[in-house]
Amino acid sequence: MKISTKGRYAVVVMLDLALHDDGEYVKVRDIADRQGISGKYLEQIISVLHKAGFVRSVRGAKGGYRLSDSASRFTVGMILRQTEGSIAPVACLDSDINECEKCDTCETLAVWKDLADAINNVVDNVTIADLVDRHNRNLINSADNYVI
Amino acid sequence: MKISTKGRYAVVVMLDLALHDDGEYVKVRDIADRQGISGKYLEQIISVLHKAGFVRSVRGAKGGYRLSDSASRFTVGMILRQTEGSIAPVACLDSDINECEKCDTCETLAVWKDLADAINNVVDNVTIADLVDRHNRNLINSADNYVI
DNA sequence: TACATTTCCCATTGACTAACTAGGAATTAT
DNA sequence: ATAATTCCTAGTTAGTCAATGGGAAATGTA
Repeated sequence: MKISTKGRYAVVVMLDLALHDDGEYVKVRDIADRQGISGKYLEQIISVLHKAGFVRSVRGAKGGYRLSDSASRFTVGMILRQTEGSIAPVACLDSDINECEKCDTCETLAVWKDLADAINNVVDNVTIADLVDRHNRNLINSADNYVI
Repeated sequence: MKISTKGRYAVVVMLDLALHDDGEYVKVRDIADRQGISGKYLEQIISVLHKAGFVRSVRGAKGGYRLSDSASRFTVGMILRQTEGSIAPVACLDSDINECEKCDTCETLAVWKDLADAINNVVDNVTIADLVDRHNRNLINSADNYVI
């Protein structure tokens, strides 16, 4: 029942990009340094976010990444689903073309459905903008250097 | 974010034991046959439930397992926590002695906390007795042979 | 007592995946 | 031309999941 680093780092990346959205493009290297994460690993994760259309990029010198839209447009759920593949607690809930032949008579399935609903309800109702707001509120109390 | 078969089978085992609670001890072999799960694998899972005190056993011929208490005493959450080890979505939420030095400044942690609360709220509020009730209601509509 | 049946216990395996690491091609500002 | 950056693909390493297998200990029955 763990969220992988891939999913967590993806959220961190999106938040970092939102916090440093000042017209300049942010390079992977800087995010990696700030967050203490392997740059090469982050590259792969950002690549997923790029393919999903969540960030836009410029290559070459002075290049980097920016959010493709307002931070309020991106929910944690959207990000996790792209990077984790699926956030359903059991595979039976994943595909429409379901291969599990026991599903008709599966009496625990209802529990997993409730669980999936609860999970979705949380992650789909938190946006990156919410995380930015929380960050700014925290800044009032303690100065830090944007380390997430 | 998947619940392992270990956790899911454990719930199935507890439900099976509840449905077949007629004074006799239920043997692993029968549960395995009914549910179409490897008996040897179920042995290990039941062993965890046994050590947790959720089931009591009798060895030897005519032996087997029974629930150690009323089905209403066992929540899905209790069972998952024993078999999965932890159902927290991130490791940071697991131990009190937390090794993550970033936790103080971690601004995504609040999301994972909300997520954990939502998950706990679901699994801690469904008991095996609830699943038995649901099973019995379903029986009115369609006859089956207790296959979960 | 002998024996079949069952739980109990421990070790092993094969496939898979998570979390990186590595190398280099393509693109862009200076 | 050159340095900096994204982009792409492949490899690695350690660990985990889902079993399988063998056999000891306990228990009812012939």
